[in-house]
Amino acid sequence: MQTILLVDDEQDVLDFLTYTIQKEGYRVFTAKNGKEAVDKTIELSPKLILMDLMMPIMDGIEACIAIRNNTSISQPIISLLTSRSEDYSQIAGFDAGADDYIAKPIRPRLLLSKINALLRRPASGEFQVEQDGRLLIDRSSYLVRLDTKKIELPKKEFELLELLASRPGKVFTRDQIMSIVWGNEAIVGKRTIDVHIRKLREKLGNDYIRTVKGVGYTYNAI
Amino acid sequence: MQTILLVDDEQDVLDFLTYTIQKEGYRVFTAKNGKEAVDKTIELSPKLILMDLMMPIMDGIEACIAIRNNTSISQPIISLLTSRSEDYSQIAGFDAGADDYIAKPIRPRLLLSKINALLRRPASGEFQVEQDGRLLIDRSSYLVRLDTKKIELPKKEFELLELLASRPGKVFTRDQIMSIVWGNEAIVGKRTIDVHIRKLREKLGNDYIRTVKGVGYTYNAI
DNA sequence: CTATCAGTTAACACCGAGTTAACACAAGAC
DNA sequence: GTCTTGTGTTAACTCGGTGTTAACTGATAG
Repeated sequence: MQTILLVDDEQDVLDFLTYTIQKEGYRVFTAKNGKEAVDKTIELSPKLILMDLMMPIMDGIEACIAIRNNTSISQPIISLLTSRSEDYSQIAGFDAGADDYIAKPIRPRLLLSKINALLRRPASGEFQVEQDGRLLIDRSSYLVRLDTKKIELPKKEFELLELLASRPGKVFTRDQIMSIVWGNEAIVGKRTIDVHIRKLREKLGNDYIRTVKGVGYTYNAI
Repeated sequence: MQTILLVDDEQDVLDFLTYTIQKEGYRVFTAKNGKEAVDKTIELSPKLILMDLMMPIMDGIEACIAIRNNTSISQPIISLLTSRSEDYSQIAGFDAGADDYIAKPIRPRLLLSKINALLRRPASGEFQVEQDGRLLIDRSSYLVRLDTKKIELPKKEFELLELLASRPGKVFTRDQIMSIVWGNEAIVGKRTIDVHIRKLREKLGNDYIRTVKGVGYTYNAI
């Protein structure tokens, strides 16, 4: 059973979220401001923190920084709750070391799925990295390192590489690639995937992506 | 009549999909969360599971893992449904052993064609590797290894070998081979199968595929 | 002996993938 | 604001391999 810490200054919100999340089978604790949040984090070592941005005494950003700077704490996943308008502060949130943000008002189902997704990914504020052989993929910064050379990839190219590299050796069909990277709605020409593959090969070298004719593409762990 | 298990926590979605898929002539069962999905999979042995990613109690990924880890279940084909908008938890899906991934929203007709395509293939395999003697067939990477030598086969040749090797010793008639590998619609000449068999024998050696005159071909486990 | 079924070979049509250039469009710079 | 840059996509063309056919050869059973 995983521990989640909820932080918000409104009791109503806390009650509602506690009810929703407990029903899913998590252990829930609460705090009413940033200061309390830091204390309870030290005390309880939660796996995940859902924290409002605007709070008295110490706001979400400050608490986030405080937690990230305290190396003796086992680092939780931190997700900030923001109201839709204040998108400006989201950026500050990531700078402070937050992993994710969730816009309020929150729909329970969406919240739960986000929580499940967040808890599935490896803890700590650091990003998920995929490495094999000489290629290193950094999801959080859209960066790829080949040996020691940094490569910046545009979004689509990155997503394509990310997909292929997620299961080295597995062949993804064009259909699968299309629905995952582009989605079903998007209607794009048949050559679009090829062109993106080509750009990747241009930047990475030809050895990484193998074509399986009539089937699809696969990432080659060298 | 093939059995399909639908898993989603929204009744609306279940109703709609059930209607759509039943009309096409499949037997449809439903479940409302991952836990139920696992139970019903054990109970009903569906050929295919279409499962939402985000669900209360047990989400699609967990259910997928649970099903794959239970070796006593006859392994179904698993396809995950999720809205493409955000998170790349889709990748976790492939790691969990899902065979395919279908992005929502999806048009009924497209869904049906995907279902038909999935059901045409022999049941799952992500991890399923066929080995006997010195020959190893890897469905997920479309690769065949003979001893340690990698052999890349074109699509049709691979599918033909895959079919024969799926039931070593069983004799497949020409008609069966034709309808499974080529599909019922395709009308091809009588020598086509022979030629493909020949190419396989050329690449693998003559010992693996045995001709049963007047009947068909069989794969010889040496 | 002959009809039938399978093996073999070469030739070939076509489709799928590679490649390149050009374009629309958005984001960012100034 | 305008200009620049870069991304994502399309279009047109090339290329090669795959899948198929045809025609011939070989094997086997009745």
